Amino acid sequence: MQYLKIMEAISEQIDAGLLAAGNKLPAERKLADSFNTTRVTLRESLALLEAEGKLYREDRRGWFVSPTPLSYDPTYTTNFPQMAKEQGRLARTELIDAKLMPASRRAASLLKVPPLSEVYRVDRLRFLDERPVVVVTNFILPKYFPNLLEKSFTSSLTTLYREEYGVIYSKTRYRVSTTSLLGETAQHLRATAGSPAMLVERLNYDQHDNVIDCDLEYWRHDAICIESVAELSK
Amino acid sequence: MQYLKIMEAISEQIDAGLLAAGNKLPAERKLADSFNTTRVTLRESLALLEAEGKLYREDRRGWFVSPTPLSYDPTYTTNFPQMAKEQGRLARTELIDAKLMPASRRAASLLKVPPLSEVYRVDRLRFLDERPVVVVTNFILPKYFPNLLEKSFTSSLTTLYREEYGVIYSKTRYRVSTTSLLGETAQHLRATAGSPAMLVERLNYDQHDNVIDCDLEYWRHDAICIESVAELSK
DNA sequence: AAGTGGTCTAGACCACTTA
DNA sequence: AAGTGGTCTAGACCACTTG
Repeated sequence: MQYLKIMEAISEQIDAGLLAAGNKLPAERKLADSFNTTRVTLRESLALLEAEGKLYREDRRGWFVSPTPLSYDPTYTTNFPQMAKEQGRLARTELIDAKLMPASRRAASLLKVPPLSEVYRVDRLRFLDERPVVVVTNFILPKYFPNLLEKSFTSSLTTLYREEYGVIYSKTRYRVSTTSLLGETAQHLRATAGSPAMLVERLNYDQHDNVIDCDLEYWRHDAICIESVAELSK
Repeated sequence: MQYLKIMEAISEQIDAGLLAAGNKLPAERKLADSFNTTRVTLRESLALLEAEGKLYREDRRGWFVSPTPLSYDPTYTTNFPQMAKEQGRLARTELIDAKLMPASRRAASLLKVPPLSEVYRVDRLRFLDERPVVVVTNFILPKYFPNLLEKSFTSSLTTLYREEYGVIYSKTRYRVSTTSLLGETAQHLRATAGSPAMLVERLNYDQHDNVIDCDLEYWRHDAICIESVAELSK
């Protein structure tokens, strides 16, 4: 089990600080040579470290050492940049697309509206210290947010909801699972198709307990850990 | 990108119900033949489906179609068998080991006790419909649970805490991240070293807000999704 | 232009599971 | 005993990134 030994060797170098967060690893061919093995086997080790969240890959660019993950509390409403700031990180959001369109099957079922109902769909890409880490897609019920597309998306959606429509997030139902990145989502995150990822789905309620929107968040899985405190019911 | 096409082909067969949950896939060599490719490429497709949680692997036994994941709410105290039952699944727990020992570094830091303090360590393996899905390790502060090892571990720990010591779980701090299975943990789960996994770490408090124990749960990542509702603070 | 990562081939041997 | 999965080798070509 050569690939386990190689994995441990690289792992130790990371833990020892010889390979710092954000650093690029040497070329695969060079690494393979220095471990006296082939690229195939080396890549097995690297994939393992990717699964563990110690390394990440940028498509065609190489392998990098993962920074400390962002601690993400789904029960917090604080917007993304603020959450990052509290943890000493720099965050930035880019608008990919915002439009009115028929709800996808998944979105319709979450929002409990008939399939193909019109909803707003807002796609955004979020960066942590200039690394793209999550693609967020919101499906928003137009009923509560007339003329949403005319608004500016420079501030957070939470802020927009509150200041323009008096809607306040008050409850969220979330779901976390693991998946893999495909197609455009992968491209936005500079990931190779099939990279492991974390999917956070949220269904959000306003202060009157109405469902107002839902969102799908595809995270580079090494970039976050979900962390929260819960009072136990019963 | 042959491996993506193969992945989609298999994926469709699963969605169409041609490959039912729990079914074993044909041998890798046969699959490779039928897709006119090599085992290496085929295995790339299979690994992708594993990352997505549609397939899982049992070490040296082959590839299987994943059943529906268990919905796991960390804010619930209900014990594991009951949680499973509510979702129409059959659960079972096996005791691997229970002993008094010096706290590991990770456990000591979570429990906020000096390194190498004596704590109880209880390792258990949990099955869902006779498939091993999670290895749970509890680190328990002896202070609140004198003579714990003399008790029977046939019922749940929650029940034991309540009935024998009057200790009631009232708050939990949890953390979810992705990782990979190694060593004994992998073996218990019948997994190949390096299989993707989900790690749930919990720090538990009693009714007086004392930390009483912590636990590390290594899940077959296709076997659960974390699902919860949260009232938003502020 | 050179080098790199992404993808793929066509084998091989071994230890283990299964019939 | 046969077949299977786990692991590994030694190449190859292409498209893309980088200097």
